Amino acid sequence: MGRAPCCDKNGLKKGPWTSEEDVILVNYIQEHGPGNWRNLPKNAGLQRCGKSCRLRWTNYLRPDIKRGRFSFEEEETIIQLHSILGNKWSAIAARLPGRTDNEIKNYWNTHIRKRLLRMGIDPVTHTPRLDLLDLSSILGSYVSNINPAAALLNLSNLLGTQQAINVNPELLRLVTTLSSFKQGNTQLFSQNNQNQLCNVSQDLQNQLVPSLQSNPQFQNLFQDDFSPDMENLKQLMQMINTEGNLPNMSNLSSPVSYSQENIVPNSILGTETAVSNFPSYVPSSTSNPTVPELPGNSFFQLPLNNNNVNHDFGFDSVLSTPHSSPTPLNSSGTYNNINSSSTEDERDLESYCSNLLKFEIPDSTLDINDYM
DNA sequence: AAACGCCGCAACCGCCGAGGT
DNA sequence: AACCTCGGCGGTTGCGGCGTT
Repeated sequence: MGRAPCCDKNGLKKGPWTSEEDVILVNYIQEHGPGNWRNLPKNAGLQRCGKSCRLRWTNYLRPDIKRGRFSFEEEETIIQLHSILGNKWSAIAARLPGRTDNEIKNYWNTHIRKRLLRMGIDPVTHTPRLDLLDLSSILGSYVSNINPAAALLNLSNLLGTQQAINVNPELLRLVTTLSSFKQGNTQLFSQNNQNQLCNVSQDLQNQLVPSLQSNPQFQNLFQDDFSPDMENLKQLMQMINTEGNLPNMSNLSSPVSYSQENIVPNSILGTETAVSNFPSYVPSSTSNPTVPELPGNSFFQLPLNNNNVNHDFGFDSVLSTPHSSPTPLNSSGTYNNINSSSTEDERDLESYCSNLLKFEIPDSTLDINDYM
């Protein structure tokens, strides 16, 4: 069924509101209260449609709207909530007193999103971006067994990004496990996470090959002489698990022959460059590394009976403890001057993201039901 | 000083679900 | 059940301000 427009567009004013219109609208709402938006403009004497009045009121004229630059705490909250809720701006706004969904949406699109992108983080999935990886280097170093920790980290980043939209808990578990290699703490890895890696599910395996094959850089390798078929992948996971190290590809049951000059560009024989693309998504605590003890198989999955909500949120976003902000609340800035210091903003955000893999669950912010 | 391009944000648009008749 | 209104939501647009050349 078609729906009639909310108002007759003819003769009604559009575009920016004048101060006179604002006064009329505010005065009317102060006297009669908000609501009945359809009749409001007629009763108030405004040449606007009700929807326009409502938007003007809720997004701009409402007295409880907070103005000024978003504080760092607010940014943290937005990022955390977005990692859980996705683009549910109204739900996010409900957690930020004085901020409107429109304002948060704008701020996300114009500031946070861009900064995350610059940092190599996918703002949708909150995971490192696959397209920033030198995928040849990942596989090349993997095949040539150069710096397996780096190769594994890259592989984990690859997987985490590729499958982030429909996150498989086991996949995330694997990624988390693999990420611990970054710290070079293979002992911890093998002790704490063996079982996790043992549990690589069929789902993961079903995802792994398409993940690799879906990338053009890998497609060549698949087509030529590198064939990480399912059986090899299973064995690979088992070897990683039992040896706590990256196995040589030749140990796989279906020996892989490859020509290294075809697979490994000279430029990537050292993989640290690729690894360094992700400064913020590796555990930052090196003296006492915190390898996550992930909860069960649920992996913080939300109840499935909540529709239209992206339940699959990355470990890297919500399981952190936001550190105290070095940036004081800045409410003195004018509304149109919220981008006063991008470098400071980026420091804040990078600092925040550097904590994302600490896996310290905040006491107050992870009651998922509160977000629903 | 003028032209140009970029960016941020207010506002609009189309759609949806809830609720009333 | 069908139709309609209303409020709300997320995506998108376009304008004005600002910086750069």
